[in-house]
Amino acid sequence: MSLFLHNSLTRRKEEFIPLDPVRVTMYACGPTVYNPPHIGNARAAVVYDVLYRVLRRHYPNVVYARNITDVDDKINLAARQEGVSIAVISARYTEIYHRDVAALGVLPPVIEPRATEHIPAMVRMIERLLEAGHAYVAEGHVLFQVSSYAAYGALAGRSHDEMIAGSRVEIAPFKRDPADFVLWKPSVGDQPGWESPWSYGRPGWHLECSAMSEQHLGLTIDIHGGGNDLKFPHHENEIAQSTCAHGGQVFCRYWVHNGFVEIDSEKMSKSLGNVLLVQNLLRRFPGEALRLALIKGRYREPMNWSDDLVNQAKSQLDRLYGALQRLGDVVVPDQRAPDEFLAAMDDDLNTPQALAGLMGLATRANTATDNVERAYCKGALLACGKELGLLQQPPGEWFSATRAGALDVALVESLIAARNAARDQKDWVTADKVRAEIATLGISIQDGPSGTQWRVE
RNA sequence: GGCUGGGUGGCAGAGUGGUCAUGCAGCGGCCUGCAAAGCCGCGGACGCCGGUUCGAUUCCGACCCCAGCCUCCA
Repeated sequence: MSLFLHNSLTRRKEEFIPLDPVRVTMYACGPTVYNPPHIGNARAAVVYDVLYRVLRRHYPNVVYARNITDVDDKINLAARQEGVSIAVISARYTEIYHRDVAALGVLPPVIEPRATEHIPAMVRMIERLLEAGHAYVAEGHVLFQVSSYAAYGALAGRSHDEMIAGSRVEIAPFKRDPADFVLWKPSVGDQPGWESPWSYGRPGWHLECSAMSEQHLGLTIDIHGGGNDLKFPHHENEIAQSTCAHGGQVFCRYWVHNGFVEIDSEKMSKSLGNVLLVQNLLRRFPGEALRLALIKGRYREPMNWSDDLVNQAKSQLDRLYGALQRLGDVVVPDQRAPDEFLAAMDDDLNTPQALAGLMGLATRANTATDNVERAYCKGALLACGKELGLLQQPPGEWFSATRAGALDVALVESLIAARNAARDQKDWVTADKVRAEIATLGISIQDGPSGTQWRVE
């Protein structure tokens, strides 16, 4: 079974054939660490996490790099406002990012390069671009000369003139062409900076990713991912820089872009005041429900975020974990997910279709009577869940997890015991009274052949 | 204005030239002391207008609408 991915560069779905099947390389644009991640940042992290999991199924060695941008003017601003160094700001928000994204079941990448640790590599790359005539120095800046790279605009699908026509870029006087972009810029005052042949300064944003991916993944990488908004100018500029610094060698073979999370059909942004931080959502919903909500649709489409969406995801997980709970008594060895499920995942990460298969397995499990069938269903559910980054906790933990945190499990269980004692006496009045009391704790219960199960509502 | 990508039932969201997506919600039944969960079943959809076709939600064209990018941005 082959993997197919939609390549933004060709705007077509293509079979994925890695350059080197024993070392598959993927780079995804990570966070700029100046504030806590919002659900849109989380979507990107989850999407490339799912892709990483799929790749690992196909290939033994997947080198997945997700960077931390820790030198940036927004970080500088935050540092100045608090009167601390940029290292303090970036360390704080890197930690929060790791924590939030882990709560959504995102695996750590193989490599997590930080921009500040790659300044020499960036300087060397700029030197190569200057030598090759693709860049020029002006007033302490180094700029990439867009006119020196004929294929510029291929990813964005626009010509040089079209870019200038619609441009709202402030045209700096030292630019030879309005489309030229900064590789290095001088730092003044308390701005962080590094010595370079051109000025005491700092790298341009686009350059960071080019240099880090080159250093860790090589000249040509298989897959580069990022949010749809990064297509232009960020990724377009990366292509220009890397290709020109590599003497024309292809920079990236498959470009993957995820759609945006929207609120009320509008982009999330600070100016609209509708930014949903992951840490705030985690206070109200389980991380796993957030993850499922993020992969209920296809990764390329924009998604409209709402409480209802997450609640639907949570109900769906209740159903899946309910099925697993009923299979608690069967033991299964590790097994493969069903072919149908894998085929959907391999079809450009068709998670909705894969999820349909997963739900079908739950129904099959709930109707299964013999233990061979039940064991198959359990193994298949867990295998599918693993590929999606779901269903990896014991069902009991899922059902007893509380958003607020504190839950007196002993109290719940003593009440259930009291109710069952009353039921044994056929004292329905007392039994119902106890059940009402349990309900006030936010707990619902289900009587079954194997006893009484309970869950947090 | 230019460039991407979309418009599917109450909601979310796949897919297909003619037969079931799937989940959530709703309705009916089974089960249950009663519930809940589970099971069985039901209803309802393909933006608008043309065209191709025996037949189009699916292919083609026009139109309308939505989102993103063109500026920092996942």
